[in-house]
Amino acid sequence: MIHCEKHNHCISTAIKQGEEICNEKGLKFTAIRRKVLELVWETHKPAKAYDILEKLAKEDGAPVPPTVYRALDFLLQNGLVHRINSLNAFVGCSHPGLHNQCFFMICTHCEKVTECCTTELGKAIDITTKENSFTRESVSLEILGACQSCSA
Amino acid sequence: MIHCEKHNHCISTAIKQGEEICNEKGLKFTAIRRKVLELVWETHKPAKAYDILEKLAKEDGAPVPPTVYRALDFLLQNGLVHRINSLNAFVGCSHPGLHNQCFFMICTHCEKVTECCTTELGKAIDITTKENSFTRESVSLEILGACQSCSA
DNA sequence: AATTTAAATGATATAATATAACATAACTTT
DNA sequence: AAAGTTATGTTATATTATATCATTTAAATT
Repeated sequence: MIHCEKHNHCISTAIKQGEEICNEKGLKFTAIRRKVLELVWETHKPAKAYDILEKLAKEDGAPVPPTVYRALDFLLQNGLVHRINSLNAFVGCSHPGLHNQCFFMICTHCEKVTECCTTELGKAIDITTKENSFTRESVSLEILGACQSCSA
Repeated sequence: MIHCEKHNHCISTAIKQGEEICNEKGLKFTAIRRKVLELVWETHKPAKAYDILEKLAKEDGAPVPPTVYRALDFLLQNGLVHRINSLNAFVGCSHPGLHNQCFFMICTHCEKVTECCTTELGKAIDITTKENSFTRESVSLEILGACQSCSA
């Protein structure tokens, strides 16, 4: 399962949120940034930077890596996409602006990534860091396995 | 804080554990594998593959990347080291063979990595995956922040 | 012990991922 | 319009990792 039922809706929502967030913060949602966000959202699979680059090339002349990485950095910075460290890839954020502790379940069969943000898990992480007198700055939690469709 | 009080003890313990685990499993703890494990354990900082390669070069002629990556893969496979995905780096496992759900607190100031394996956190992860009908295969949890020494 | 097999290493090349550095353009503020 | 800032263009290169095939070493089998 790579696409959800009405995937166009996912994309248009993501773009709308991009616009809103940039407006709020007085940032520029430039054509490149918009296009890269669209490409990241093309599926619910993590998108590789160089795959985005290729897709971009089919439309926009001859883009180069920094173009894509800059756009991705901007989107990361502003919570519009997440980086999946275990895959060196990027996924759209399902609810940008709402929180900063997001966790990921990554299906190793269909590659779909599901974002989750259970407070329980967040609390457990807080407790553990406190017990170790560790000051948390950011968290990367990636659970690899089989999603419901793929384990059935 | 990069070294613990008696760091030679850490190293020798790690090597001893390497020997034991290989013996148990009928695997070969070859000279290269031993050396790479020693180099990973040189500090409690995550070690980069190419840094290991350089150190290896100072002792062993002219090693090449596959040599290091093969040894690291072997050590990963057998639970002797962990890969820190957010840093593309490797740390020794503090208690190999004892469990498979390890979490990491990574100090962004001194780079020390602390392994933790609180059952609470493991349980919270299990609950979350169950709620999502997700079958867990592996977990990567990396908490970035400041350790006690560095946040004081 | 010699033969066969499997595992590990050597060696070369290249793939995949990411950033540095400097030039130019576009947009903002004054 | 001038100055300053932000974004993009452009070239080069750094960093991380693997594919492939040859050779060696060790283990198992005869």
